[in-house]
Amino acid sequence: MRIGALGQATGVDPETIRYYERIGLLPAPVRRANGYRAYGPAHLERLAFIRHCRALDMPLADVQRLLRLLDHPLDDCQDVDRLIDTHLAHVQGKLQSLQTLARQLEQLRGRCHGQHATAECGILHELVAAAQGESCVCHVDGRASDWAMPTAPHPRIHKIKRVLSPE
Amino acid sequence: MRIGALGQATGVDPETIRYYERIGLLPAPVRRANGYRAYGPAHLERLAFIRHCRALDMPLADVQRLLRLLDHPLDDCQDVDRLIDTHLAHVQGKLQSLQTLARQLEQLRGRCHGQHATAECGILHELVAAAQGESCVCHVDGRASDWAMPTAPHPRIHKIKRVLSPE
DNA sequence: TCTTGACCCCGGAGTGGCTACAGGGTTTTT
DNA sequence: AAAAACCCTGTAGCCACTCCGGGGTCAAGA
Ligand SMILES: [Zn+2]
Ligand SMILES: [Zn+2]
Ligand SMILES: [Zn+2]
Ligand SMILES: [Zn+2]
Repeated sequence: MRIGALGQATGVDPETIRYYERIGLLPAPVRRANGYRAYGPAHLERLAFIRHCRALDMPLADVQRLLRLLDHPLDDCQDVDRLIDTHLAHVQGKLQSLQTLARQLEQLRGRCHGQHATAECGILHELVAAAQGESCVCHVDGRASDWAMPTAPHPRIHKIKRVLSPE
Repeated sequence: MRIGALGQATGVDPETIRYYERIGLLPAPVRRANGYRAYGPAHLERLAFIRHCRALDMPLADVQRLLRLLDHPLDDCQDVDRLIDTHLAHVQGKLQSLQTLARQLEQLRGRCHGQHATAECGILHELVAAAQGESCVCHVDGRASDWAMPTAPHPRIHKIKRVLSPE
């Protein structure tokens, strides 16, 4: 099985497959004489697993941990449960804030119907007013609230070339 | 007003403020004799606007477009409306897929209670089975469906150094 | 006066999870 | 035989920041 066929079978772009190999998520397959990668059924299964986890929006580091746990069948599964719990909590948190967001945007959208000049547009007016007012969550000063900006940054880890450790 | 005070007033990190200036989102302020940036109330207002838009999860390119529209008060506001519509649709789409996701994860979580070896863990079993089966959305072949991976990539635009154009 | 600390400057590299491309080689189809 | 489709490596780009190194500036305290 060459990389294109594996990609077809799993719905994963070949470039992405090579990327997974580069970061150590998918084991490097044997090569044919011409240098082409040759995959077997084990790779297919593993890649399908990865894709399914990604479809559940798990970060690749979590997927890596699950794969490792799969490879050690005698370990306790507590780590699996915790990982899923954490991820689920994360998803639910995002869901909450997205719901708030959608409500705010719908309300904002209602501020303008039809055509005016931008100087009279209710949407722009509301945006400017809200940005100035105190009522908006984005203005509570300090870190006391549990509200976070939708696009939260990632904590930084340093000097990793191979993104995921090899074993 | 120096950069630190502006950051305090708006809740934006000074590094982020410099970043906004670098990409042309916030106009460069005058400098004092020592090279420090000196901001006025106009900057404060603009930055608060930016932050409020970001709190609504708008991409910076959209914020830039809104700022431009604010600066041209005689233009028609149709662009504003379309921009908000598009963004709202985007948010609602993400909300939908997150809801599906949360349901799937909750169901998955229910597969394991208490401790077993990973070889017997219902969660891992389900993940492997789902990845192999045909029932899962992540396996529909081709692009015919309206389902998309949660972390969808952005289309690519080329050779932009200054991320947002200057005017 | 000296030192400590809080600010400020700049440029460059790193984050995740890919995607795109350049510039070559190989295989398959027409 | 030529064209199309596939494969290889390596690098750079996307977003919206964040962090760091290596320096400069300016106040208050010992
Ligand atoms: Zn699946
Ligand atoms: Zn309007
Ligand atoms: Zn706000
Ligand atoms: Zn379990």
